[in-house]
Amino acid sequence: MADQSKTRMTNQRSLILEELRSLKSHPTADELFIAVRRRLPRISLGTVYRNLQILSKQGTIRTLPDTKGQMRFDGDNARHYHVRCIKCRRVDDLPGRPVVHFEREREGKTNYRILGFKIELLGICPECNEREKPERQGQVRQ
Amino acid sequence: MADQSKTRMTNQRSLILEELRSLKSHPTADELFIAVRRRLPRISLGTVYRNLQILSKQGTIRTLPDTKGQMRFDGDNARHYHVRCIKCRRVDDLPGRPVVHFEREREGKTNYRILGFKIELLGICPECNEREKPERQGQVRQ
DNA sequence: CTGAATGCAAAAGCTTTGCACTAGG
DNA sequence: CCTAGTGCAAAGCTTTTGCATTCAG
Repeated sequence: MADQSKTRMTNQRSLILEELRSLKSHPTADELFIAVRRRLPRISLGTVYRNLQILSKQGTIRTLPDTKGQMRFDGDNARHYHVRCIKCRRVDDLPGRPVVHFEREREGKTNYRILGFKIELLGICPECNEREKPERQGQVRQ
Repeated sequence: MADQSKTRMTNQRSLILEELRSLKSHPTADELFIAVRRRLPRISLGTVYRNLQILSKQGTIRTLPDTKGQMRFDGDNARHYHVRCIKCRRVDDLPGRPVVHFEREREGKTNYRILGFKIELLGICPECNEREKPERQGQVRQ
């Protein structure tokens, strides 16, 4: 990992990284673009995409798929878990680490070569929860 | 759930559903379109998308985000878990159910209203594994 | 200096949508 | 019948890419 070979730390790249790390919502490329543009008005969306791709290939940042197809980005490449809002789709970090006991024998039943797992909580963020108090409280599945 | 009001079971819809249920790879809309077109050559991609949306709104099928933004669909709406191939991105069902012990107190540390969780294994499917035997065996994170 | 990175704009996916026509119930 | 659903094509989003120019190392 960390393939820094022939990579240049441009002003754009460092601002993108800085902004991504400061945002806690795991922004989409466009949200990040808007944020960075406040400080560097001439930056282009293409540059944001190119940098996000490079940084993620390097292992400096992480990507996570949005529920609706769009990509989201995470400036923290340390192992941690997420809570996802099923209403506004924002993603937050889960403080601490959930203890997961996997039934290891399960893996044997798959003919995949298992490399790891992914887990995240689903819920409604404080803002959305406030916005719609009287709602049915169904369990989310999957 | 199951909002069948004013919904018609057209030939297209039932073929889409049938094909989706028979495919084990959790296909994208386009893969499904190609499959259904073999039986109904005049069907359009738009119809596939519209039906997938309706069926998923009804709760008849499920959607899952692809690692690269695209959507995938699952004809089985019973609770079950998935293994995802990090190479070809196909998704398979995990036989049985993994036992997950969540550290419940964790949820208290989030200000989200927690409704559930999502877990899936990551790995390399038999086909891809065969295709590239001599590779580094890194642990996948997140 | 040199080529990696940028801005711009055009193009390429994937998905949605408007419209006139078809067909399910 | 009546209107949900269809095929087709156009439009909408998100993301990628070609190209001349800029700038980091």
